[in-house]
Amino acid sequence: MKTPYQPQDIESKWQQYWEDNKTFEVDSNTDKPKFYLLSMFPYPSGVLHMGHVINYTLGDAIVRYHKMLGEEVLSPIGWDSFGLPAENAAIRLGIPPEENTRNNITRMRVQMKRAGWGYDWRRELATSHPGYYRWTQWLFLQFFKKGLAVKKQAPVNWCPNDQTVLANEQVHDGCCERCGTEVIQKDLSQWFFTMSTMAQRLLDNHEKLSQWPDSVIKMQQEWIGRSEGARIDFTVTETGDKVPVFTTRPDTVFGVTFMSIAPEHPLVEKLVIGTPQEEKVMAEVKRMRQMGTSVKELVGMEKEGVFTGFHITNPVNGDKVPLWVANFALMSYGTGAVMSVPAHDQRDYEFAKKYDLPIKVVIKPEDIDLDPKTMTEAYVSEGLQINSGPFDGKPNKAAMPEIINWLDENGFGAKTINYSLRDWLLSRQRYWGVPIPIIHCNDCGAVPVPEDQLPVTLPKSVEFKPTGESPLKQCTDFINTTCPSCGKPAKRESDTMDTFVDSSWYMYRYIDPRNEDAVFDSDLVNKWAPVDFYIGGIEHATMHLIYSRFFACVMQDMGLIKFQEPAKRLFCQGMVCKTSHYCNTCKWLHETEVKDGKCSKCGETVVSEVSKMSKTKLNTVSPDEIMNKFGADTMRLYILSDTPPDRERIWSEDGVQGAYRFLRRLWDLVHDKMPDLETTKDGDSSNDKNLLRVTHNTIKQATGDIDQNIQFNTALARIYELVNAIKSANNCSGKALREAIETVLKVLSPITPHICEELWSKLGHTQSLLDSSWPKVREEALKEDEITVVVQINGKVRGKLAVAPDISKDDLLAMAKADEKVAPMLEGKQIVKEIVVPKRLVNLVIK
RNA sequence: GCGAGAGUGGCGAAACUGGCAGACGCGCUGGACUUAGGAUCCAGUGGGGCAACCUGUGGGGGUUCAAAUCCCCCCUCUCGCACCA
Repeated sequence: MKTPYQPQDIESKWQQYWEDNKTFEVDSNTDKPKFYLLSMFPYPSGVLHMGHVINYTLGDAIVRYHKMLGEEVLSPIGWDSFGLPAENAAIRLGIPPEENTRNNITRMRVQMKRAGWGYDWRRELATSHPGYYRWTQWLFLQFFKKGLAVKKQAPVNWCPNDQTVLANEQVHDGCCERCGTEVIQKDLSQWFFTMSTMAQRLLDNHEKLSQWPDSVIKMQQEWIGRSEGARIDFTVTETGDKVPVFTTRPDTVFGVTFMSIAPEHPLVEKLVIGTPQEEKVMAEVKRMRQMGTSVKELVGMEKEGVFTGFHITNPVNGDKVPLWVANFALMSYGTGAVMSVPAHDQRDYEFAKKYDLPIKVVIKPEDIDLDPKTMTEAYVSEGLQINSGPFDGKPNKAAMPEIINWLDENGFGAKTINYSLRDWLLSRQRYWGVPIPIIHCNDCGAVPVPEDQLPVTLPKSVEFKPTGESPLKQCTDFINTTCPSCGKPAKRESDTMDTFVDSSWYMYRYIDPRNEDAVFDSDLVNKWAPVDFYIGGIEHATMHLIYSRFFACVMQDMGLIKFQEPAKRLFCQGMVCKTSHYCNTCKWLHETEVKDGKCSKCGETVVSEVSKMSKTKLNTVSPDEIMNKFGADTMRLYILSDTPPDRERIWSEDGVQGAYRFLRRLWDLVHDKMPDLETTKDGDSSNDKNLLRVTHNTIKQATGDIDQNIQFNTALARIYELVNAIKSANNCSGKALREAIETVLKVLSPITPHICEELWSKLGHTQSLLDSSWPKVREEALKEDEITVVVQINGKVRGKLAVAPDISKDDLLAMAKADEKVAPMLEGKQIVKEIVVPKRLVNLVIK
């Protein structure tokens, strides 16, 4: 009996069915081929947004497709639940982070189930759960034992608002990526993972990542920033202090006319203190260090510096050149000191011009001479060495390796490869994170907490006030302890870990989530990992996706895992955007507050633009609202239709409507056709053939689009074609009609599982669609009796021929020439060339 | 500045290895039906033209029988990085 399409009823019914039948629960010990799909886990903010919807719907569709291929599919979900928002909520609202997080997870779990995303919920994990962070601490201790976790004094990025240190990756445009406050520099003793030692390996391993997007690989390469060159050891003329520099242009070493060092360089204070120029230099240094590092400031920033009063001896020629503190020298790159060659480096050139420093040419173009007095910019192209001692007359490019060898032989320096990748600063002066399992003892130093005492549990009663120190520092019960080594009173480390540590290994814990004896069972992890298909946002390209690669390398070295890349295939989904409206007086407006391009509150003209959905821009759409109105299937269908999932998508209310109407039409269509399926009489054979050809073409195209291209928009286009074909199919056999309809339900089911399951069961099936198999293409069904071949004259289409697919070239040509539209155009002309592309076209070139 | 990607109807977009540009959908136009619905069905829909036909994939050149697709130059937009020595 036909009932109207009631998505909510159907959806809760099938969600219950999947739960009751443990459909998404995975047997780790299965013999079936395995497939591990992972969508990046969410931060439990308390409410799903459309970014989650695209991420998890895409993942779920691929999971369901692979289940239908007969694979054992692991699809877990969890919570990246440590982090600042929960702590900020505690400060603002007084809700303890743990409670807040728990409530948020509960709410979001309900939403996720409602969306029909199939997960093995038995494997759910939260990084803030002691059962999880115990092993984060354990891993930290392994890193510590291997010397990969070290504490060192370093200038760090400090957010004055969040009162915490930020990793370089968390600073955007000189501002905190979370709150937007301008970041300042501060010297602190901090824990680091020595990730920079892994730079080359991370770079080399990119070749294993052929199924990652090129853009991500490129970004990582740039981030790791390998450059080849030389270290050259200069000395302070007056004191003999060594000043090593890194340069990619050792061929210009004879042209050094001054040296620039970063304001933070330790040598500055060491040299200048107690000299007459101390006051002036230190004042300048202080000013330079306070200057922002934001893009805007840097671009327009004038090169500035101050002379230290000291000189530097160039080892290669004994030249004595002035030592300057310069704002363009970066402490964080190379050695913090730059050999400055104004003739051949534009920055050095500008600096030299400004402070009237000498310019010495050591590379000249072949045909002309360069005069420092008339040069208007640095000469950075290739040329011949001059004023370069033993290398005069040689082309600079060829001389480069010789110069490096010569530096090495004479003890002046050595070949060096420099990386921009820095060590990973993981200390955070905040409460809501994993406590670093270290005890500081006056006698024994930094002592690791013994493994049998893990986890070091976060205390619950703490005072949440941003003081610049971890709230844990105020918590004496937590802080005061005894040294595990000597037994004397000692203090616990009060900093917690960057949450990126938590997310660097979660993909393995899902495989063995409740193991209390080990971080995980290595055999199981080696069986299921690496992740076959990893889905997440491009914003993680240089953070999470480098950190977790680093972890995998270390864990492989430790023997925990046998591979060194966490994911075989990576897919980055696009952002969900929507038009936002801005009024100069009333600021951001809801769509409903805009009438005819004017603000309905003040009447002013509104500026509208498409931008990423965000709370501040008031252009978000709530998944709950969509599910209430139309159901989860409509939301899922809409989010995967129209736009390829890796591209930015612009939200359209009409598009959602369209998706809903399609499902309703499908519902009606299947019900209407049901009586016809029972007829045993033969239909018209050519009608059957046509319907089945469309059916199998849909299977062929849609399978490729889902499996390889991850293009649900085009897969859906083929499904729509098939639905249209079913709609207009008359006088077909019940068998053919059934095959066509069941194909629609199968191929559509990964996208809109609930309605498909319901219709599938109404067609008499007692098992879930997920227990049926993905349809296979019957090649003979694709064969066409007649195809259209285009006839062109001089490349323009002039006629069309309906022919048998296996027609001979000669016959085809003859038919083309005889075509009623073509023939008259050939009269009196000479055919110069005849091109026949079988099954496609005939092109006649005439004069 | 460096690196990457993109530019196709009113809109989201298709187009295999160079072979009928605009699949599929939204919107729109006209019609049908009606239990008047956020419905359904039929027809049309790149632009110009009554038409035959002409024209059309950011702009300009080129290769080719044939170019959205390949090559060169230019423009615009998006993203990432950025005083990297």
